[in-house]
Amino acid sequence: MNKPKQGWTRSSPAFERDASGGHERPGVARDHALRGGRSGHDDWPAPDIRDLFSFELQRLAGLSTRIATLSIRPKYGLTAREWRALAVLKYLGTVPLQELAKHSGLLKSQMSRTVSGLIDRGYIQKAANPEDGRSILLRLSPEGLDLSEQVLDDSFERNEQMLASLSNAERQMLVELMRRVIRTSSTYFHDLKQLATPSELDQLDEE
Amino acid sequence: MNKPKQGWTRSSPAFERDASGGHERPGVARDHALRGGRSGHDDWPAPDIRDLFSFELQRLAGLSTRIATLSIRPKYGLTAREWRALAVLKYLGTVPLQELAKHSGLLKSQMSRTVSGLIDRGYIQKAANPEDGRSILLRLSPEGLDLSEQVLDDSFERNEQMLASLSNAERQMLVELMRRVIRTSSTYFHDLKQLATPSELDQLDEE
DNA sequence: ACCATATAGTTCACAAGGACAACTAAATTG
DNA sequence: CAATTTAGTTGTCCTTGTGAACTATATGGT
Repeated sequence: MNKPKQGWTRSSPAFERDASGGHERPGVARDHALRGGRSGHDDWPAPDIRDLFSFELQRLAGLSTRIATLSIRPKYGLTAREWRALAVLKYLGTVPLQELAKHSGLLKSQMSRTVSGLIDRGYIQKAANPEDGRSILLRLSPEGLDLSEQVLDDSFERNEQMLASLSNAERQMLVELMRRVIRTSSTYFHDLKQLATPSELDQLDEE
Repeated sequence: MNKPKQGWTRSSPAFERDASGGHERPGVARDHALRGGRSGHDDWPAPDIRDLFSFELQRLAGLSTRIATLSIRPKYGLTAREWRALAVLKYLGTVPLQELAKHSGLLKSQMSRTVSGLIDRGYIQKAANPEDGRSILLRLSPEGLDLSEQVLDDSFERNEQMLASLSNAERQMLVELMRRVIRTSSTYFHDLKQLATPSELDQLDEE
């Protein structure tokens, strides 16, 4: 299947490389970025995916994940999720699973598995919640606390590298802007979700 | 396994909810964020994962993915990867697979699969490269072009919602900062990679 | 007290994402 | 022309993401 022989799949003549299939924008400097959202007077060439905030976001997030995996996995034997669970638990202290999940941006089902792996390895301790028999309470073990501190240090170092080209003011600006976008997006997400499935109220709260 | 009965797994007495396992920071306003990287004089409580750029980044990226999936999947029957491939191909015009992969931030193996699905559905056309018998040339079919334009419009709308709380200047600032971080991080990633596996030179170039 | 319903957590199943090695066929190099 | 690269395809494995079923414990209303 899909074996090219001569011409294009689905008719069309043989073709020279990059002779512009008609839809293309060669050397335009794209520094303008993000106008509100394709509003009125376009003297600009049609916006393409590179103008899209979410596209840049995904590329950056992918990079960040690869970097984190590369440094954490071999050194500590933790997946990204696991280390995040540890780090979140570190500041939450002692909480039920559901709350840990929310703060980490995971579904409780994901967190349940993640946590049970960490319990098996002795990084997290688990006890019945005296106030609610359905719930459990989680907290870091001394080993877990230790580990999470080490990994957190490493992570700050990684971030340092990633943000090396920004001034301090710019770093603050960046994170501040991201936090605001998170808040807005979170609301938007819940709205969408509500429309899509009027049932199943939010498991993911993103605070 | 992992059944809590009375006390904590691994000794320790029964425990009241959130009585602070010792490591915790209650109501501190965290607006300071991101100092360089745990530098000198800390009057601040120890930085935790919430101060980490990459943490916020992952939360935001996760949100963005969920939002995109929610809107694109049911409406167009495309996965995130597929639509990204279409959109990137839209501005690249006519290119070999490897190049499409680079610009999309995917491995060629991933792109190969993605593309072949899109060819089967008639959104992408494929032809032999007259200049190189190993390579293939890809471009959008008319249907693909059409589809990519629709999805792109939707995506701008989504972005609009996500960024609603930012001014235009702030949006520009955000994307600009992200681009710079991408560049820096990309370099950093390649360095790390080189150290880890001196072999297998970069498949992923991130431009 | 009793039933219906909601909630916490666990588990299962499946689709998608990511990484990587093996393989084919076509360049390229010496 | 043999040895080595390179483009693309495939197979495999593991992690994520998502939803749904299931158990056991609350909770609210009558």
